[in-house]
Amino acid sequence: MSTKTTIDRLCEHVGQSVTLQGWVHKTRSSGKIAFVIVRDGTGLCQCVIEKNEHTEPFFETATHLSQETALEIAGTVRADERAVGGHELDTIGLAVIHAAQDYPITPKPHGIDFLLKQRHLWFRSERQYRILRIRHTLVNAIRSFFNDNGYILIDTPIFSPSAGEGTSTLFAVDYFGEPVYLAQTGQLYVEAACLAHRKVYCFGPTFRAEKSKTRRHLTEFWMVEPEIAYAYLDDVIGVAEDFICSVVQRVLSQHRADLVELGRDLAPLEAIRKPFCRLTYDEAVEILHGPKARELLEADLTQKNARIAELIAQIEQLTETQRTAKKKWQQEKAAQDIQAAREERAELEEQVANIPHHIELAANFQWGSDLGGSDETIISRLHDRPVFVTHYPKEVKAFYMRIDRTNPKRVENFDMLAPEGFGEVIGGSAREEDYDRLLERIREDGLPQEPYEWYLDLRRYGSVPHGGFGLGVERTLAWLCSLKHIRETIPYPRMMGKIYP
RNA sequence: UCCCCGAUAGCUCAAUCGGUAGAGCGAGCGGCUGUUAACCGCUAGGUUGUAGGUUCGAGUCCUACUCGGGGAGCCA
Repeated sequence: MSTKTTIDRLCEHVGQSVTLQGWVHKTRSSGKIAFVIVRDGTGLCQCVIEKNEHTEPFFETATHLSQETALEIAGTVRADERAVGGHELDTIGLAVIHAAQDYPITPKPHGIDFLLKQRHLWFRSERQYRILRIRHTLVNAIRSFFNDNGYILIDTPIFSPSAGEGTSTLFAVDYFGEPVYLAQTGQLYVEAACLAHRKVYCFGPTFRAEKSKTRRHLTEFWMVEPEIAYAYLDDVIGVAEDFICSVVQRVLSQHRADLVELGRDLAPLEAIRKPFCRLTYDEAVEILHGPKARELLEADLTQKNARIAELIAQIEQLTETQRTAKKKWQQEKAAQDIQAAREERAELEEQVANIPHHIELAANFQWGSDLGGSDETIISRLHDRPVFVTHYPKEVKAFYMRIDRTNPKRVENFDMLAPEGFGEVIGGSAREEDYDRLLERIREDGLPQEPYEWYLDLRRYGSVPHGGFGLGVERTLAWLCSLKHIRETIPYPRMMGKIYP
């Protein structure tokens, strides 16, 4: 029996015979030679089986291995540039552990609805494998940043007796006959803890019952929320800045190849460094009303329309090619190209249809309302680094945010917009530390005082300026990997109307 | 909750003016000495989302519903 090893360690065994335990990822055969690409959870390895080196039945078995069949395969390790990963196995023998039949996810494209129903199998696909490994690194980087900088982990409850910021967006649960809610933030709890430990953070799932069906929303997602005592708005923003730089560096240093394989342009990530851009809400509104926002979207419109025209011409030409091509494979190639062009065109047309609406939303933006998704996209695309937007009108923000003492219509909050149009990934603020002001805000929002007595206690006993923020893990990962949709960033996405598997 | 788009083979998609539902992938069989979504030939595979309507005739037109995608609002 040869040494058992894993694909990531093949370089240590060149010239030796080893055994891999894995699954059949793909196969190809050509009469006298067969290639079995084996996946073992650490990488991919091409196993070569030459007919004249084996018995007829063995070769027969090897050429009929079906996708995702579990197997042990033994062979001699050889370095070869033609193989994925740089090493291949000159196969000596193999044992089928479980023969898989009719694996649903084929090497051809699939629709998102189908893939989400196959999420439990989709993990095995190369792209999903990479994304979830980057997620692992991101989560680790987040934990390391706080652990290495003196923050204490405080786990906050998932059952909440009261609504954090209003009841409309929460999931109600029956708790021994009492209605309680799934937590939409751990913030209030972590505020209490920062007065004990100075610097704390919580990291867990949060739940929002918003009926949003967009590429940026999940009903269950992971959020990390640091909270710091004796901190003002600028201190908290500074932490957010260091934090983002730290996790971006970590992901970049450990996953260059993965990011490139995912089609991520590394340059914008490499450009992430302090200081980030800072805008007040008023300045952001000015940008939206100004010529730059309009010019950006109009340029977008022209560019996209030009591309659509290009695609239409291309489709026509391809249709002609398809009709006149003599070889069958040429016709099929043309058919595939047509399909790809049609898809791109459909997506662009949808975007183009939305642009006038986005122009209008920006131009008619009312001072006092919250920035919309398209507005955030505009602001973030007009800057090449993350942007902090600060000092929103208090009416659109939560009761616990600190009133700006120099301008009481504003609160000392900030949102961080990721670059390249990815939009909000962080929301944070200084917290109102003054008892009377806080109570007034609770009353203004029409909230009952009784459930917040414990929270008010924090302002009765040794209240200090403090603040923190929340970062959405999935949105951050979508930005880092440059993914169109957030649903690929979490193992089991929970969305409106989707809860399988 | 509102607006736009869609639903055809296990999967991804075609089907011109309303006129006999077709490809590729996957599956099965055969061929090919190094393939990278390999390639080539053959075989099997269909209640066109559901319920009505218009018509000599509906995948195609109309109405309602169901499910999905994108966007708005809301948000991380």
